[in-house]
Amino acid sequence: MQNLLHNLNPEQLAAVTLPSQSALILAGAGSGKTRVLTTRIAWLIQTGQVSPSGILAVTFTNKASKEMMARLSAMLPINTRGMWIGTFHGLCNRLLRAHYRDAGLPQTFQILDSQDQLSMIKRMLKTLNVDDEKYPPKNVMYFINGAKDQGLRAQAVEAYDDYNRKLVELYDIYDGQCQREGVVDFAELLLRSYELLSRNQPLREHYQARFRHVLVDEFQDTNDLQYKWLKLMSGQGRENGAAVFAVGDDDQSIYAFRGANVGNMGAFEREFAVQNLIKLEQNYRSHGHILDSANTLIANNSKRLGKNLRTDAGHGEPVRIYEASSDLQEAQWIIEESKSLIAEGAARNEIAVLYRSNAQSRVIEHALFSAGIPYHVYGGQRYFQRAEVKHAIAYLQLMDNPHNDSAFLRVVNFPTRGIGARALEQLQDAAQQHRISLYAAVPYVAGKAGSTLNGFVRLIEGARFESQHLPLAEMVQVVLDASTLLTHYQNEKEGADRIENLEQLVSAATLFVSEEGFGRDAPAFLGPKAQAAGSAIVSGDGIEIVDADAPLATVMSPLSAFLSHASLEAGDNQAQAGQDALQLMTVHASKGLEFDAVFITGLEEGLFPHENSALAEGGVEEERRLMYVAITRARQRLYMCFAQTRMLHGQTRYHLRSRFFDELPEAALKWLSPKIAHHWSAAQKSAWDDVPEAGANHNKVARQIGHKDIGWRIGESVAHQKFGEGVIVDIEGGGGNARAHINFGRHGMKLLDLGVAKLEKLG
DNA sequence: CAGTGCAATATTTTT
DNA sequence: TATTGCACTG
Repeated sequence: MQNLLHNLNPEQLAAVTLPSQSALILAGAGSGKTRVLTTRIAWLIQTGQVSPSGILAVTFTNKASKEMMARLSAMLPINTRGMWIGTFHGLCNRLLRAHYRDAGLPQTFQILDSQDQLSMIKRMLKTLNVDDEKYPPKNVMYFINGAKDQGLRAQAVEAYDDYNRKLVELYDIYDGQCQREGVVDFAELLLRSYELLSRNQPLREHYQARFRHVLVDEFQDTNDLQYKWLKLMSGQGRENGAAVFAVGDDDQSIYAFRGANVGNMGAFEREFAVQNLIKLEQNYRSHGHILDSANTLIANNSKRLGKNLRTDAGHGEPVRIYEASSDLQEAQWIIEESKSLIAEGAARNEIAVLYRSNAQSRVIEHALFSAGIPYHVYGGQRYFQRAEVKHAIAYLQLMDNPHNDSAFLRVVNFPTRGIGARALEQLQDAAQQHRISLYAAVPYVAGKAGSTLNGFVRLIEGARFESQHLPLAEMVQVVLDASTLLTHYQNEKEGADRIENLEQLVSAATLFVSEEGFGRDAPAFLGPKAQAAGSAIVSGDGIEIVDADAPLATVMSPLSAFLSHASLEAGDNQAQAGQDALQLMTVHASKGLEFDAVFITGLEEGLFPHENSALAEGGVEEERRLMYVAITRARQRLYMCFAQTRMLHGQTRYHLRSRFFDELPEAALKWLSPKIAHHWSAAQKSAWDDVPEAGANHNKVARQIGHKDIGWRIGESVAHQKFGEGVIVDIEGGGGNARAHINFGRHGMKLLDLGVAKLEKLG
């Protein structure tokens, strides 16, 4: 135990050893948040305050829950079994599998990923003859997920106009269709288990009595439903409710766009009567100038719980800022700087290049490629999302639950087996008419179409029969063969990679079986019969309790478990550790990571902060938090850059430099290129002098795009009485009639007569 | 039923 | 600029 608490700073120690009451830990970037969380669990167990089965620890990502698990098993001699550690969705899946009956689901219910969900909505809109111009499938999906994320069923959604009433109706129909197919989307996992526990008193009381300590990571990212779920699980408001230990950072809340509600932190403080609010403000990551920049920037946000990071490290290097003439030149500069960092001995994978949106990576990638610098882009296609893997998974899904129409449609004619649009139309009509799944509707289709469809059914049944007693990996192999997927890709010229991916599915199954305890000595899957009692807890009359913490193998078949795994864990999208390559990613993707050197690129009005953020309530504040996250990724070196000209959607755009530059402390900065004139000070003039080549370059470019005869030039910064700062994007006409297209950022693009408009030169 | 071509479209994203 | 979905043709 001495060991456990060793090396914790006073705040961390206080947090770890808090009494069993609800607490809110405001954990700044780089303050040892994960360490506190895991040590808290270890300490609670080691001091005998709680048994492992009394712990519920929730995270958002699989990566975070795995890390927690790994750290815990390193800290504790006992095994981590019995503890509930996982993602919200993973835990809900487990709960619903164990209590599928009470939850009103088939035992083999399957999980739709967002792709499946969208295609299902498209299908639904088509069969209902809904105008998809007026109701774009994506919007319908956002509406449905938005409602579910607030814990609302269709009946509970208030609609004030016809448009929304229609959306509510579609939501209801969608839910009905999911129920018929035996599928649940991500939000449904949460909502269904929430409803299960709120309706079922014995179950609720069972879990409430069981979990004594509930710990939540990244609490600022919880949505309304997750918060309600936590309240229910912890028995909030009850006399002997669990102690909830919520760890989060309101300044790093960057997911409002997908329903996260930072307000949950304040609500938590009130509703859980938090008496212990602990701030972890000691930062172990970044040098002083970097931290000062982060602190000064975030102070511009109004709604904060309040927190200021400090460090014992010295000031370190200043934050270097570079103004490029174009996105190409920006990329070039990043390469030059990286080269000198590497020459100084920096590891390539300790250098990160961050951008606001994915589209920005292309130019940078191109430049890196030309320069021969290895790099890795985060966030590409993930394993289980690849088309060929999804196809194979669809066959497996049909074997486990043939009523999954999404899976059916994905592979009924892939590889092609002569089932075309006509046949499917007939089938869909039959299914619609009898209100059954496509699979079940096959016998209702007559003629040639009927017999080809029946051939497909026999294929699925055959594979199911052939593999029913085989271990999972062999089952996968049977599917690969029976589906003719392998032969299909063998005949395709670009098929080699796909075949490799398909073969990997067999090893993925093997690995899954051994890791998740479905191996040879796994407890027997209880099967439908043994679970006839549904949730056995309910009876409480001697029937053995089937709690959701029973080994996974007892509540679901290996196949069901593997399919859940494929949906819930889309697979790796991280760079391989140790790979010696520059790390390219969006700022969002960088959250939680840290690097010796970080480039924040494209710091321009309209890009970062993004133009769309101006519309959303609190949008700019979220962008500022995003910037805060970006800054706090850096340990020793931080670079920021922006470009005057940028190719965006095939058009050249002119942007002002980001307002965030005006929110940073001058003393921490070093401008490598001239700041726009009206902001110049003696300090920056000398900074300018440090880098004569950059300045020379700047002037050269200005001359190239110049329109010198009328005193104004394209790319020049100007100020207007009413519209504020802008950039001349184009000039038409000449002499006395010259008119200029000027981008005033927030005020949009204006066409002004240069002879009439009173413009002030800024550059 | 497959391949070709045109038009629309375009933050951030985990589960 | 790139992708992606849909309509049309062979």
